[in-house]
Amino acid sequence: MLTISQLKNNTQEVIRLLGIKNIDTESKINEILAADQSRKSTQKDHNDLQSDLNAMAKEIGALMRKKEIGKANVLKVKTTGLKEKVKNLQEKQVELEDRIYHLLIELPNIPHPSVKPGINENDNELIEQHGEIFETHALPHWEIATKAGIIDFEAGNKLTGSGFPVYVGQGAKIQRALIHFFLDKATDQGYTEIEVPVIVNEDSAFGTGQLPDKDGQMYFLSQDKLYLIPTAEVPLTNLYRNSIVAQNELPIKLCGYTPCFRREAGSYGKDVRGLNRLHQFDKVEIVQITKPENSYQVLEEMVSYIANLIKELDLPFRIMRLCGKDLSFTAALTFDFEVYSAAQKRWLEVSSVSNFESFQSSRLKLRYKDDNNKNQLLHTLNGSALALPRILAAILENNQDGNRIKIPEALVKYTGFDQIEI
RNA sequence: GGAGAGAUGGCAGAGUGGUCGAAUGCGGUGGUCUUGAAAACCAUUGUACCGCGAGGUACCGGGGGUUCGAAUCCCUCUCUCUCCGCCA
Repeated sequence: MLTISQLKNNTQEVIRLLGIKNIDTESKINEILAADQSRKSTQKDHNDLQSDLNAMAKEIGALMRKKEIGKANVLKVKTTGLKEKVKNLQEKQVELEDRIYHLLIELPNIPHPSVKPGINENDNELIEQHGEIFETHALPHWEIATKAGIIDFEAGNKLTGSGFPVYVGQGAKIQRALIHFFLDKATDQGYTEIEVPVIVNEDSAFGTGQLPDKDGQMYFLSQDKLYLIPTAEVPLTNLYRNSIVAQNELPIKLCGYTPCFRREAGSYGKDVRGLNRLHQFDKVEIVQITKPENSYQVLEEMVSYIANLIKELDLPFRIMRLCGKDLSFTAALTFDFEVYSAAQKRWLEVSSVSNFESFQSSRLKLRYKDDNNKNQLLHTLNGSALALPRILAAILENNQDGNRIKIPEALVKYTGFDQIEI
């Protein structure tokens, strides 16, 4: 969440930048600042009175020890009225803090200055494009995969419902190969591989900003009040919830493979055909925690890391900078990676890399000690590296060659085969 | 699922109504000593908010209560551990 000092120091600029996300926050921010003023004065009154009360309690204690019960009793009577006042002030203070907090967590992150306004995803800005896009009579991946017998969509329907495919034989192996390949690459790049729970508690879901914003998008286990993770970002980043890390531990670089679970309520049509949009899918995620002054350089690094990953798989792709409207609640700047899917003739998002600046760390209370030994919020970043289903879809659609599908060379040592016969 | 025990500072671990933001040990930081290091010794070492500052307030798992005063007593919730049962 944003901090009061962010709002106070730059009120007009913050309002303007949030406008780029296409929301008007002026009245809300003014309300927060006014409530904070009143909180401060309430707190001062409250603290002063409490201080008086504490002093009297001490005095009573001293009198009791000297057995001057009479004097003590006189003082006791005097505290009664004060106690009432303190209680009222305390209640008022808590009420104000509560109100400020609830207003604050409803504000999305401030977009980076490079973010353009835009109305929808068509306004996302093309940054780079790689690889060749060619005309082809390739079959869409759901047809070719079914024909080759490597994905059984029907079986998934039977077991669970739509959006839960079953991978068979070479299909299952290619999944495992991709996970292995992505983890090896990330490890080579200095990310520490972590295996985490795929079910998290409410605090964790709140820490990275999924709650309260995306409540309905997560699977919820009501018996235990736990959430299935929509991305490894949640457990990986929450490892550092409520901590103060030493400077020499920075930057923190983590990666992890997890299945991801998303309800995808409201999705329909061609968007959800085949592997395009699933309720359960596999993903390797990379996470970095950095000092504020380094985070944008780190974002660049992560972008080029992911670009190289897709290049190694020989897939045509492009990098988009999200416009304000398309930017998530929590992100300050996001680059999406989209691979071209030859048969569907469309771009499929396979990765999203974001800098959250201090938006997550303020919720997470994730800090470090700066050179002056003061605690400062860190910056958090993460990116998919990569999400499997659409990568597989693109491989199946782009690499069709007669009655076989060619496995990208970099993957062969992981799959153990270099083609899938149809 | 049944029975019991517990939750205190980075860690370990005292503390059962006032002098406790909290002993002690370990760890961390700074220093003395040393050619350097170790050891030893000395000092320092939690977080958040309010205040220009002096300083103040809160926090001993969370919430509520009793009391002039709560880490300490009461209620409640959560979590952890041990034993039994079940089990990859």
